[in-house]
Amino acid sequence: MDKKAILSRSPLYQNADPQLREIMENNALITRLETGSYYIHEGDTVENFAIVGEGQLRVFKSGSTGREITLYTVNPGESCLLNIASIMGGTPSPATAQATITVQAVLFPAATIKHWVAEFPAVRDFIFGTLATRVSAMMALVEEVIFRNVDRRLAAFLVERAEGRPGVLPSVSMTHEQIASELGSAREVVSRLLKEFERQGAVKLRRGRIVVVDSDILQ
Amino acid sequence: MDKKAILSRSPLYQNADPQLREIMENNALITRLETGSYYIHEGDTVENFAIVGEGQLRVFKSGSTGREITLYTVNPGESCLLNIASIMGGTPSPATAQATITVQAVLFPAATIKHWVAEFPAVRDFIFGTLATRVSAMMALVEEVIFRNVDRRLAAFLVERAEGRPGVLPSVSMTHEQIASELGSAREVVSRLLKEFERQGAVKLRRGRIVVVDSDILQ
DNA sequence: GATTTGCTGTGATTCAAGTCACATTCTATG
DNA sequence: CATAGAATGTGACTTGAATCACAGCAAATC
Repeated sequence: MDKKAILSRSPLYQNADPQLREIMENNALITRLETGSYYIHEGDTVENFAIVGEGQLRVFKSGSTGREITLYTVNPGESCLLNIASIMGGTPSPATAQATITVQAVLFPAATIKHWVAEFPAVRDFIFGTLATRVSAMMALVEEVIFRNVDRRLAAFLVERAEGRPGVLPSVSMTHEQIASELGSAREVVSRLLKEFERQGAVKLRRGRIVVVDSDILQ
Repeated sequence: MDKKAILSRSPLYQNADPQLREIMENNALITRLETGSYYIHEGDTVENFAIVGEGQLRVFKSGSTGREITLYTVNPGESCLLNIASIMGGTPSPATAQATITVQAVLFPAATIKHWVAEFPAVRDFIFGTLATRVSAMMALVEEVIFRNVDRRLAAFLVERAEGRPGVLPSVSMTHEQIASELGSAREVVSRLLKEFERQGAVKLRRGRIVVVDSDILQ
């Protein structure tokens, strides 16, 4: 993928006027992150703003015992603003970002983006919107974690993440381990609950994949 | 307190140039919220931007069983941007805000603020900064809730919230019930842990107040 | 096809914390 | 001072989940 192809996936670029588009093209640094490699570690202050064109970034926190919880994921067309938060708040990055699928992205230096925020309404609106959405999502996550049991969170997760083509049952292609990291729980817990869901006829378990048979049972 | 007194407490106003200051003064709607009354309910779309001059707002989520968890508090000089998040994201308010101490504040209509964000760099920077800080704080909260036990969270809470004049031991003036709501736990749990802290000599318990004797023990 | 590596299934155990149910203080207010 | 209403103290019980410890299985690799 070249710069333009990556940029084209972002609503920011899509809504930009020709002038801004050109400027973005001229300032974009293309980059590639292999699966498993890190974009930023918690505590770092990497000063880039990334727009993901392909692949997936997972933003998460790690606990002392090695357990992890995913805060959110960044998909094609979206952008990762960990560093924006970090720059504006004058604090180090509050979390870690890692590629779960090899990522192709463009980067803009923090200073550049900061400048654009002042100059271009489109950039401003975009970053505002993204920040605001994240704030809401984080609040919802806190609520989930405090008030909902793991089984409900797991069920909701499966319904939300299941993907399938027409005619094929939707499924989630992840290992139990990965799902546990997503929810901030332990693998054994997830395995047991999934088995229980299977007994109830809600899902079918395959290696590295959970097929959602009846999303109503999952509620 | 009059408009100007309230505005003067906010960094936004402090950093504003004379022109912006005047505009802010002209557009501010003064308001008062008695202790216990609500500024906004979860799900509402009240379209105001508030700057608190006096008192305190508590922003929280409620669970089905009546338990609550405080997401953050808004103190004098700070502003409540629940609605900003709500407006930019096109979603209803993700949480409830209630006055814990009678609040004096100024309000600006959402449309006005939105307009200012485009026009005045100072407004932009301020809201950006606040949003960014909140995102980080919410992430930290998720981490706490997932990975730390209630006893550690309680200890950290006491250290952070204890206030005292020189020569007097710092203390937190809240009931166990209120603290439980703050942490998203249950009153009995908090009472028991506090008693345990007292046995260890870290705190002294008074009615409606916890005196921090040794913050080192609390770590 | 044999082997190694990574996933998954499950029992047993432990533990933090939520819940229920009262008893026991305080202390503000009449 | 009396007392009602809040706030606090605690025992008993229950439960969701984390942890430990393996055993069985699938699939990729040699």
